[in-house]
Amino acid sequence: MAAKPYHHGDLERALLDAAIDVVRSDGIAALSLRDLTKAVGVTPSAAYRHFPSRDHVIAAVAMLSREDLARHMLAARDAVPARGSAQRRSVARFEAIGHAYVEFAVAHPTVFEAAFTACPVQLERTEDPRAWEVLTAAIDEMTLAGAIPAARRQDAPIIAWAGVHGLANILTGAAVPPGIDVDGQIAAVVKGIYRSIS
Amino acid sequence: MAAKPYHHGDLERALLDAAIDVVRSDGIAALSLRDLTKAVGVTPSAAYRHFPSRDHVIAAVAMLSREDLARHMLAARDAVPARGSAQRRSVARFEAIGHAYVEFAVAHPTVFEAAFTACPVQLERTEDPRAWEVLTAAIDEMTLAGAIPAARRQDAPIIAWAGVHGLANILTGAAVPPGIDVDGQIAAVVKGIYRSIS
DNA sequence: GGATAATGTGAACACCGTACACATGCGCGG
DNA sequence: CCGCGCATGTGTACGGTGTTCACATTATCC
Repeated sequence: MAAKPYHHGDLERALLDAAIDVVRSDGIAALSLRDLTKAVGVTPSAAYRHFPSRDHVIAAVAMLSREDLARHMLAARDAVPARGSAQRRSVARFEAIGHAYVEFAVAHPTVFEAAFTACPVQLERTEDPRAWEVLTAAIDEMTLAGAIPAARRQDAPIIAWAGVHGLANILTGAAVPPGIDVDGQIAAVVKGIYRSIS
Repeated sequence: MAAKPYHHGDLERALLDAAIDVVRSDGIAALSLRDLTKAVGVTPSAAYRHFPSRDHVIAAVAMLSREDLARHMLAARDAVPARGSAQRRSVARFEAIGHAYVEFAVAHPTVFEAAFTACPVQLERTEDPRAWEVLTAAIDEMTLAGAIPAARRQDAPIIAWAGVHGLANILTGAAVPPGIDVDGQIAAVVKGIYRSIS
């Protein structure tokens, strides 16, 4: 069993896994370096061999969360059946992405919060999927398929991004309006987005 | 000068003022009870005579920040000139509200963040203006003036709210897309919102 | 195999939120 | 006018936090 080797093997990965668990169950605010290192079975100071500060591990789990969200969007997009005209299909794929974005936030509010937490530390970007690019790609697809006029193409990304991001924040936040029907709101906003860019 | 009276007079108000200053300059995360009480010239424990916990202070400044935002929206709405048809005027007032929402967030990002911070403590609502109601009132105004069809009235609030709230979050957050022209983005989103509900 | 870099330990510091017993002074009933 | 009660502020303490630094241990490479 090797009992307890002095060196952990892959402490960085283990700390990030533990951090993701904490975020999933208790939110990003509950993330404590001492808890993380204790969960992994290591001394608090050991974390500093892999992360310069707590903010850096927060930034790391934020990036992982964003990638998680982007993967959900891609999966939803690729799950729409390849039926109908290219135009209708491009719209269906776009709307699937929008639904996935908000549904991910509703299903995993703490992860979504962590994904867009404002952290003082900035990490260099990775090669992994990013929500923004998934969205713009879907809009390009619609433009090519003739589902939206070329004149709207420029403003479409920010309009779509703002709509789904705003709804996600509203539905996961404390300032949720008196409306209750979550799925209805999502459908209304996604439809509204398409109407405003088409 | 009365030197230092044992009793402060209005500690609660003084603490909240100090808290708002901290939020304005360093964000809600930097808010510390010890700093607040030190700034006011009082012992840390004194704060607990007025707030059950730090979270309650945060909830209070969050509410104040939301009221601040709502006041900006009202001011912008009431500043639009009373010219043109009632229909055009209702649209102008609506768009002014949208612009004010996002511009407030861009101008005071830390206050905006504080306004919608997810805090575990919930405060009972006050009589003060709330952004949601300002927005729905503007939409009702447009409906009555015939600026938007009655069929769209039901979904209009969530669509508008999601759009401006999302854009505000995007422009103030770390995950800002490569686009730079802030005013252009605001105009595009506000116009897009009106297009999608009209 | 021995130097050297990488990694984990232990103790310490400063700070934080919070609790509790105590000091102080305002305001109201006599 | 007095004095008592209650609201308010003080002092001290506890447990928890991020972070640092000297030191111990192990992996790696010449």
